[in-house]
Amino acid sequence: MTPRPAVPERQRDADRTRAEILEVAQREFARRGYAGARVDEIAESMRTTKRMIYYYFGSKEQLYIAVLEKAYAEVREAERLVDVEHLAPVEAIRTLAELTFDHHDAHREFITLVAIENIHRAEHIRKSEVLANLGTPVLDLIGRILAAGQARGDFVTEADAIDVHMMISAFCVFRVSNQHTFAALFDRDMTAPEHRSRLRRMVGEMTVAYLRGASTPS
Amino acid sequence: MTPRPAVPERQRDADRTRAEILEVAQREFARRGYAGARVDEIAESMRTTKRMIYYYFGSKEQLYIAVLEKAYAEVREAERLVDVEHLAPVEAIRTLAELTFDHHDAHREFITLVAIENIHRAEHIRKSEVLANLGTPVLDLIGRILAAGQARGDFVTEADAIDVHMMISAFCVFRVSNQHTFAALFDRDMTAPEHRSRLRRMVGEMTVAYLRGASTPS
DNA sequence: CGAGTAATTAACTATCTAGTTCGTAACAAC
DNA sequence: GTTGTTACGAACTAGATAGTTAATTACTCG
Repeated sequence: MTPRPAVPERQRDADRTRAEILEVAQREFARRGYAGARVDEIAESMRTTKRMIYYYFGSKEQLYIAVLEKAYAEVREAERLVDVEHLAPVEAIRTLAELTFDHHDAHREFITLVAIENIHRAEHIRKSEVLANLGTPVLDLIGRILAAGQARGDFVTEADAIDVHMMISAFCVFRVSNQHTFAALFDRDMTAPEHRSRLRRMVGEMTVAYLRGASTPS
Repeated sequence: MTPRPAVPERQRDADRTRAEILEVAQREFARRGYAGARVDEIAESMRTTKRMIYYYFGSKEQLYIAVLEKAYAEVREAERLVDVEHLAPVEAIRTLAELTFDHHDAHREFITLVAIENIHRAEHIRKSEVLANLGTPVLDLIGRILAAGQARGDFVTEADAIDVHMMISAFCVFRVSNQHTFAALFDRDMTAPEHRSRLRRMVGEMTVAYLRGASTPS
């Protein structure tokens, strides 16, 4: 039935075990928060023992930091692939906003990890050398789009790249990170399929409208 | 030196003790998260014992729910005082956005509590009857502003009140709730005084610009 | 094939933590 | 004062939890 592969499945496989721990740990941390996550629980949700977690990561905290590092690395990789340089400024910034929306929509667990990290005042991120130097290239991109748009006269509002990034992120992150309390208070699940495309268009419109400016009356 | 007051300070004062527990608990929960907060720690940070926490609140979870209820009640009270009805639609919505900004700026601990509650998928809010029926009147207000603005032709974009509220909240909440990771990545503290007034103007501009619309090119 | 190393397991421990027990002291009503 | 009730405190407990110890098994390489 199951033919033995040429290279037999190894019974002991450091890489695989390490990767599996990270995967399960990410889910557990995102589900319960840092303090709420249980090392025993992580171990039981897979085919290894708690000892392995300490063997590979040393402590609960170091495991958590490793989870953060991996999650941020994936996001960074996705950001690297964004290409809107060939578009006109208005469409470039709109597309960037919509791609950010898609990206956050597809990585909800990551958003939760970030929220957890904020509750702990980013103390773990600060402990990680990998993450501390994560100067995101998205700022350069936005900076170039803004400069081009202002040069062409498409953008009237004088905006700062970090501010614009914040505006877009706020919308996309909030929709995911605050979905539960928002639903409890307003009876609307912002992450439900029926709201998705409308909100996606909205973040693009919002950004473009803000940059076009001309919203200030005499 | 210290004259005895006509009504002497009571050595035992249920209301005062209860209130103090709630106060200290809010700080502790906001600081460490639900699971991270320690009942012993809460007790030690004040002039009463752990026994009283269980005497008045029954369990850690019920204490946490009571903290949430009090925090939401305060916010609701503040919202009740907002009066922008006498303003023209454009200025009304701008002012509402800026007041929301001020409000979130002044209640950062509340924002953290909401973030914590979202990590736990709002399970505690759902357990509270007080909070479940917190249909916020802010939606009515926004609805009236939008209708008036559209009737006068000031607002071109056809927007939904919940969506607009979400847009404003996203900006104001994100600035506070994600301040630490944002600062770690972009080296900018969004909550620092030097960014405050600029961002405050920004949320107003953004909202007005979006509603004015006319941002879609031919 | 034999020795050394990397990966893995099961059982253990010290500590921490939510929740309790039981007794007592202040207050109010009469 | 006496009595009943509300508010309070110190010490305790049962279970959970991060982290360890030490033995064992698979794999590698000469």
